Amino acid sequence: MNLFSEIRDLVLDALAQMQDEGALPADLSFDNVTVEPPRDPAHGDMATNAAMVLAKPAGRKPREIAEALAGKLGADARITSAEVAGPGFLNLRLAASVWQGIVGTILERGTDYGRSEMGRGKRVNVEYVSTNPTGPVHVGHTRGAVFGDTLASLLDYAGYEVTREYYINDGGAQVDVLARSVYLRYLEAHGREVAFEDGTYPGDYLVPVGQALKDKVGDAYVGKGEEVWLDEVRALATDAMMDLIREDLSLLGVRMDRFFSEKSLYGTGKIEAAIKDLDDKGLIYRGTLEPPKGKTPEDWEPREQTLFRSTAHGDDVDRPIMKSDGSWTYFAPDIAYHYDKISRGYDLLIDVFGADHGGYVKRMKAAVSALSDGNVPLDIKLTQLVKLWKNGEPFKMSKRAGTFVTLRDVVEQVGPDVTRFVMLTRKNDAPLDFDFDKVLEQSRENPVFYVQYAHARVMSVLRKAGDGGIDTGDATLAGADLSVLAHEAELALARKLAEWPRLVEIAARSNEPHRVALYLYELAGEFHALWNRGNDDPSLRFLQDGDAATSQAKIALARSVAVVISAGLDILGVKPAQEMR
RNA sequence: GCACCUGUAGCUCAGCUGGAUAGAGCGCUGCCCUCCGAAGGCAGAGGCCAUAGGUUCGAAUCCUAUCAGGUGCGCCA
Repeated sequence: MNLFSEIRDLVLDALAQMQDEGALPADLSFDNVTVEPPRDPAHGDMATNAAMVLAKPAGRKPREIAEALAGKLGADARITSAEVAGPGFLNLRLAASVWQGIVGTILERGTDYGRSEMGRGKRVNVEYVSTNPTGPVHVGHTRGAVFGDTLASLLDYAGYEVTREYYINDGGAQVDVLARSVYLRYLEAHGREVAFEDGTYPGDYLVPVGQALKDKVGDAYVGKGEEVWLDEVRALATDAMMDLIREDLSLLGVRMDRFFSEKSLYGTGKIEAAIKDLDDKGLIYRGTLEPPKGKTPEDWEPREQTLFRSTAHGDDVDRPIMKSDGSWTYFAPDIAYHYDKISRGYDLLIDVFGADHGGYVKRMKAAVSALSDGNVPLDIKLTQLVKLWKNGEPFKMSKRAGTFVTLRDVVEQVGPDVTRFVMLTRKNDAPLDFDFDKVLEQSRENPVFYVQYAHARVMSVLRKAGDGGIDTGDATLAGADLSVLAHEAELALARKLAEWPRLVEIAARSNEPHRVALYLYELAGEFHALWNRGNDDPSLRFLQDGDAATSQAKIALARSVAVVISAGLDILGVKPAQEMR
């Protein structure tokens, strides 16, 4: 359904014909031949670089090849002109009926119009959020949550079979700290004075957990050492925190397919099995690391450790997997976790980390490369910081000052739709400004509003048409005589709609969901532009008084814009607006 | 010191994984609503794509070096 790949196939057929006729060598590779929209619309609807790419290997001049190719393509009914331009571009113009046909296709296929077969038969695992289960989801994790969730939806739309996964870090020291914090709240529930020291978590959200513990065990643990209660309190506390986190995520519309517990890797032989796999490959050894140059820690002492030879798979230094007391470092269960993911048969793994974990990327890729013998690619996407603004100034967060901003705080103020969309208006690895005032503003400056407004306008047109007795069912609209959509402004909008399936594939290939948000903004821009033309030129309005047939064709165009916006917003996890208030 | 990310208009950022004369929003300048689709619209000015080399038909995009900012760097996850 991707018009661009259809035309590319047409170009490749023509090239193959030229091979048969001896005009091109038989052993030519066409991999680099592209068909894409030219930056300048004056150059036509599509341009192919075929002649330039093939000139050298074919030993012919680019313009010669282009001329011959133009002759062949001109025979196709869809192509109205094929002109050689510049250094050897072949600029193609497509018949208006092709663009009008796009509208019909959209109305027939609905929001599936942009679905791709690109990922057919491929399974991908997207791991995201994965915050420590020690408290509510912090605003800093919101971007990763939205990014990961949207990426998963995008890949699904592109035909992949997607698993959304959350890795619960419930195996390390921080859940012990959590347990001790809950214990303090438990003592408090029994009327004791407590002090939150040693880095314990003072947040109010643990008060009910302490109370719950009291309700469950009474005063059984009061005055007892932690060897008595730690295990139980830890389990109770992490369960409570995961409930809290799930709740927070659901506020944003984020739902996981699977939660994977780090703890489940301990005492089950899973870590040992993963390390053994590396050991069998000769990648585990005892050794001593060099201190980092230029920044030797004060207390540096050479120490012999069990190391993973990650340098054999692209890392800069080998990494320790075991502490000197014989327990695992945090890296070991991470290796085992990814070993587990690989063994579940995924064709592609994606991890979404915060940018502060950037130093972790190479070793994780090295581990996956080693464990899968280079067969399972791991793509790690880092999400940069979000800077919050309020009343025109940076909004400082501080636990001490009590301005600890959570995901919930943000969502309750601006809503899930705005939160999600805004988080995706920037590339994942670029910092993002989140301005509480601007994201709610109703102006062109605010992309959320701008896109929603476009959709609402279409809905408004449909309502008005319905009031006027015009049938606006998609099936009826698809059957309208679309050839009346002949004005350049209308065709421009149809061309933009034709880009949608291609955009989906590009975004999915590069794992960049923000492209969807940007595309929707552009599409909305084209739509509003056409709408505005209707101010000066009544013949461009969607509703034509007394002419139901023409109205239906124009409504069909508007409706197909709404369909594509809906499809795009659905990927972003945003509900389209029916009307603006 | 090393690694990764970033550097594009006055500001905030896109730039379709190498294409033609590098785009958008805001801001700036000038026009456009007694009424019909102005929670705006049209037009214009504004760029050595951090710098210097290299690869090639062709580079903001790829490679190398340099500069600037951010992040990270052995028993914290």
